[in-house]
Amino acid sequence: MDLAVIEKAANAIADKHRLTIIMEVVKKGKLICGDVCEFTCLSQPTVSHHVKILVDSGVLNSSKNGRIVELTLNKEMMKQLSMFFLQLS
Amino acid sequence: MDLAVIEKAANAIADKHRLTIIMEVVKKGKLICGDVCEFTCLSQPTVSHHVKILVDSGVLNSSKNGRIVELTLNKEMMKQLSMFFLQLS
DNA sequence: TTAATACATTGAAGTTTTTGAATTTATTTT
DNA sequence: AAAATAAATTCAAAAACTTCAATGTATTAA
Repeated sequence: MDLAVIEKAANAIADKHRLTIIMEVVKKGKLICGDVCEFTCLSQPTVSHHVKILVDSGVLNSSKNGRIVELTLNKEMMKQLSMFFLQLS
Repeated sequence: MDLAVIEKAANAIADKHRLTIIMEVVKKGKLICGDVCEFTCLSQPTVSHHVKILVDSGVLNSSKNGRIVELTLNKEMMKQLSMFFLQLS
């Protein structure tokens, strides 16, 4: 269990807006970047910034279809996080 | 599952030094505040600041014996975190 | 009761993060 | 090819975080 991975994932999760994005991805199954602007009331560059952090940390997966970026949850990372905290409990 | 709790705990964990403190508590079972200065190479006020974040977030428990503060892991919080990520995976 | 010890608080400097306007890049539509 | 669309990048301002010296508080030891 790499602590740097945990730290980076925790950092990605440790933000109100990013947690909102995560939960919306969970709720909808997948999400288009542009939709995030609406339900977060954040500008497009700000959303792009937060999405980058979420994807770089491995919390979300992204795939580009033409000019549209689709976001999904990285369940493998969720499993890793769950296991990490389970070991500590 | 309160998202504010998750956010605060994630924030506490999302720091190199604080993660080091957590892992040392896990390793030793319990830890005295003063010891943290040594293995983190941080000043006493800085350690006090980080410990406060860890305790306020519910990641660590603290109990005062005289003038010594003892830190232990809040396993209940670890369980909550584990469950949260398990639900998402 | 004076000195020493363990930790908390204050305040200030430096660093990082968040934010969005303006712009750029890439792709699709007309 | 020109216009429109989706997202990334750049840049600068504001907010938040980290850090520690100095100081304060509470407790124990001498």
